[in-house]
Amino acid sequence: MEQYPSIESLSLFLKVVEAGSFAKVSRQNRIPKATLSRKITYLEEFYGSQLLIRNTRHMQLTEIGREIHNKAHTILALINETQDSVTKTQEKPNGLLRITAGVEYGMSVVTPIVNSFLKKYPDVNIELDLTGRKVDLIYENFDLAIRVGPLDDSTFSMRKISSFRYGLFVGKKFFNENKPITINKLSTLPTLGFTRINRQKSWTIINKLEEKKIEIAPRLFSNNYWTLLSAAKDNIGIVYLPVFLAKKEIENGNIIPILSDWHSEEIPVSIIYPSQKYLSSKVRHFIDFVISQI
Amino acid sequence: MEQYPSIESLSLFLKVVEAGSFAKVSRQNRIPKATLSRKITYLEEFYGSQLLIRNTRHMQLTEIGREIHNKAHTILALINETQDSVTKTQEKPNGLLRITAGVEYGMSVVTPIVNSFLKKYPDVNIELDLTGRKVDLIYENFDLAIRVGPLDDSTFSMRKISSFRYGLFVGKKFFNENKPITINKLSTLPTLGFTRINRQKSWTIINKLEEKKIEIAPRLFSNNYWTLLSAAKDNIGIVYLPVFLAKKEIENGNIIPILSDWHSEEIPVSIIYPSQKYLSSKVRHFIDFVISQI
DNA sequence: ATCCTTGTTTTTAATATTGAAACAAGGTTC
DNA sequence: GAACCTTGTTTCAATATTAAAAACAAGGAT
Repeated sequence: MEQYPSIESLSLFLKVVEAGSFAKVSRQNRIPKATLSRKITYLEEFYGSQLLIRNTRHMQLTEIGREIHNKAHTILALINETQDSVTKTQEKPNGLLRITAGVEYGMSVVTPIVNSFLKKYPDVNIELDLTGRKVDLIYENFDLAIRVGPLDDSTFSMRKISSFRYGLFVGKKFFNENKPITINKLSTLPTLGFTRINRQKSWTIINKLEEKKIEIAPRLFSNNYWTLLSAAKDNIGIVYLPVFLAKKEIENGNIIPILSDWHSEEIPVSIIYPSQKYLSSKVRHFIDFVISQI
Repeated sequence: MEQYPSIESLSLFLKVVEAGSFAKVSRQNRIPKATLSRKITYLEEFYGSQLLIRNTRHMQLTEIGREIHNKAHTILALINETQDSVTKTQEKPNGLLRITAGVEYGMSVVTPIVNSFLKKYPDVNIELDLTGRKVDLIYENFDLAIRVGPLDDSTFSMRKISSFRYGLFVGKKFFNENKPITINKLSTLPTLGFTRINRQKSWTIINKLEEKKIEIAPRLFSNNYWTLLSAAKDNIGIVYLPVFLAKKEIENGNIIPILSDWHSEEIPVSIIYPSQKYLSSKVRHFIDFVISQI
């Protein structure tokens, strides 16, 4: 026994009921009446119940038939909606895509993706706005935002695209002069601190088993991570920052990760975009592109 | 190219997305992973667009995939609803079915149907209330009402089951003594008049082409159609009443239809029942039974 | 009684679907 | 970094489903 009725048979049932005749539907849609008859019979067998009381001259819905007719209507409408939105999406993306993101994540991660996207879709242009402040998507007319950290408002559609952690890093010389660096030794070594609103007084780090709060008294405070990274590179102290920021310098060998078992919580990265019934092709393609790249 | 996606493939897509893995769904549902893979691929081909970015280890929905996942969820829920309501209906009808109807239609038409229904469904008992007054279905706890004439309120589900007309009738002797009876001669002959709220002063009758208002001065007024029918049978005058009331007497030969081109407007007959998500089996079967009998 | 139109059933050929097994590809382990 | 494990895809032969044409049946109308 089949588990589901076929949508085709539901659609034909709808047509027959609306036309009030098999022959009429047969003629109008170039479907052999034999096929129609069989399909409706299958549907009745599937439901184990007559849907249409019919003879050569008249037809009447049964109560069940009536309900299924109603439901079929809604189901078909939904099916068509999916098709519509797919069609809409398949339009070639074009136009200006306005994106906003945080400075750090934007520079390190978004920029290279944007470049690839521009190459892949020659008809889309991008305006990328990297800023620390919180942006009003609608008011400032952005198509989408890439945001780091947990999200609050929910009048928008949002989609997690990635996540990252903070890690501990030092310069090459620092690494050699202080090794081995252990978790207990950490608070005795010089550090570099970030200033968001207040100055960082401690780092909360975790490993697989436990959480530790490390008190710090930084040699340098800055509200700019690259400044801190630069200081670390110059062997001034230990820095604690998002891994993606240090990636390039690690590859160069200028910066060395330490205590790599220890890190921050996972920090989610999401794309946010105004929710609309039909999302524009450029936005959709950008989201898919980001997901496929990450 | 197929016109619709199969519901089965939508369902499998749902399962795969929710499980986050083909293999998991394959194991849990005893579906060969080959089948799963093919079905999802078909779905993607159907929509002409990738739904699931996947490799051996990870999977991610595309934006389209995400939308289709949402819609598929709703569609499947609807499909299940149809199945539920069919199942519910297929329960063997039983219990007390309370019906109210007008006196004339009730006695002439409903009664024989009720009898057949009782024979067909031995586990259903019926309470039939025939009354001229307008009944409050909910308050008086009726399962359904059979009403004649156009309907006003719409807090109920209603369904047209039939229609009838008024016709002109006379007794045998009257027929022979006055023939031929023509439309123009009509107002000169003795008549019988119905009293609903006011006394009938005229009959409005139509044929295929025109409408005529016949002024009448009845020999007898009554608010009971059987009284009038009886008087007609006794050759006192012409009566104008619903055809179904005269049916038996016509078959006996006691009453003869005259001017059969002329009749009233079509008067609809409907079943009315409180709208519920799941209509009880006894009500459903009764409605279907009435429809099949009429 | 005959004819016309409608819905159903049968038949046969074409088409689609199925699961097993071989295959390919990421990731992990030692 | 080589061997292994798990996962998703493809291939292939057997099986099942589907479709249209034609014969059939049945209700109304002439």
